[in-house]
Amino acid sequence: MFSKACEYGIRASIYIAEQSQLDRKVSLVEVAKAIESPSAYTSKILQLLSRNKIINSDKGPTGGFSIDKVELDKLKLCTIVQAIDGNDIYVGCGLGLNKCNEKLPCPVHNQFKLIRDELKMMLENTTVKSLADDFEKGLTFLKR
Amino acid sequence: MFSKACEYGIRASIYIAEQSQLDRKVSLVEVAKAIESPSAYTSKILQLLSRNKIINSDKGPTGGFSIDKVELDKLKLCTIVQAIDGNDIYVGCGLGLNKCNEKLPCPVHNQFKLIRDELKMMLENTTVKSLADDFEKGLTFLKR
DNA sequence: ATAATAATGGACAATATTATCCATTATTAA
DNA sequence: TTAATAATGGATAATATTGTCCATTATTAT
Repeated sequence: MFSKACEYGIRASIYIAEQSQLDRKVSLVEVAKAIESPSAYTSKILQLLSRNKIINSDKGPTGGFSIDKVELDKLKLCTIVQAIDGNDIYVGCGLGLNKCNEKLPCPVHNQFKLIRDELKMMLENTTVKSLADDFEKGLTFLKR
Repeated sequence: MFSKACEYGIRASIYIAEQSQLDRKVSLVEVAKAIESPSAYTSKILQLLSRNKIINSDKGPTGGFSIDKVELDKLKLCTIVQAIDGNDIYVGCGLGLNKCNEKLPCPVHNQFKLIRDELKMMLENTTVKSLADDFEKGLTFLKR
C-alpha cells in the first residue's frame, strides 16, 4: 500500500504528535526507538517531513522534533502520505496504465475507483491528533 | 497497490482470457505487444502463472498461452494476485507492523481494515471472464 | 570561548524489483 | 529427420528502495 518510508513517516509523526501534546520535543534516536525503525533512514524521512513543514526540527541541546499543538488538529494523514509517496495512490491506475480514466478505463477502473476513493476519504478525514490520542491512551501500538 | 509484476500478470491474464474465448492461443510476443509490457519480464510472470496452473502454456508451433474456457468463469482476480504478490495485501498491516491485529492494533488498524476488506471482496468477486468480456467489447483497455 | 547535543547533508552500501540476454527443451509441420 | 516455432530456465544487468556512515552545522549550557 505505502512505501516503507511512508510507514515510518506516519508512525514517527504519531509518536512526535503524542509527545508534542505533552510538551516534549523528541530526538531522532528516541523516535527510532519508539517506532523500532532504522534511525539513519528515519532521519531522512523526518528531514523530508521537516522540509514540508509537517514537523518542526530544532538543532542543539533541548532540540528535537515536534509538531505545533495548534496545527495538530488540522494535520491529516493524507498530508504525510502526499509528502512521502506523492499522489500515486489517488491518481494512479490499478493496473499501471498511464492514460487510464473514465473515458479510457482499464479493465478494473471502476472497481478500483470505489476503493481508492474510500482510501482517499479515509486519509483526508483521519487526523494525526486522533491517532496520537489513541496511542497516548495505550489503545494502539507503534512497534512490532 | 500491486507490484508491477502483478499489474502485468493481471493485464496478461485478461488478454489471454479474451483470446481463449475466441479459441486462440497467444504467444509471449503477442501478449507483450497487446499489453505493452517488456516481453522477457512478462515471460517470467507467465511462467509463474503457468506453474500455478492459472494459465496453460504449450510449446512448439501452434503453442502459446491459454486459459481453459471452462475454468474462466471460476478464475478470480484474487487468485492471480495471490500467485504473484502473495497475501500481504490482505494480512499485512498498513503501517508495516508484524504483530498488528485486533488485540494489538496499529493506530490505523480499523481504518485500514475497512478498506482492505473491501479490496479483498472486490478481488474475490471479480472474475477474469467479466473483465475479458468488457475488453472484448472495446469497453476497456490494456495498454497506455 | 568551549564542550556537548542534535539535526543535516552527502556519499555510499545492501537489498529488492524490474528488465534483458541467451542457450536449452519441447513440439509441430514439412 | 530436419527445420521452424515457442516456452523455459539460468545468468546477468539496470534501477529503485531501503539502509548506513560520517563530517558538518546550528544551538545550548557551562
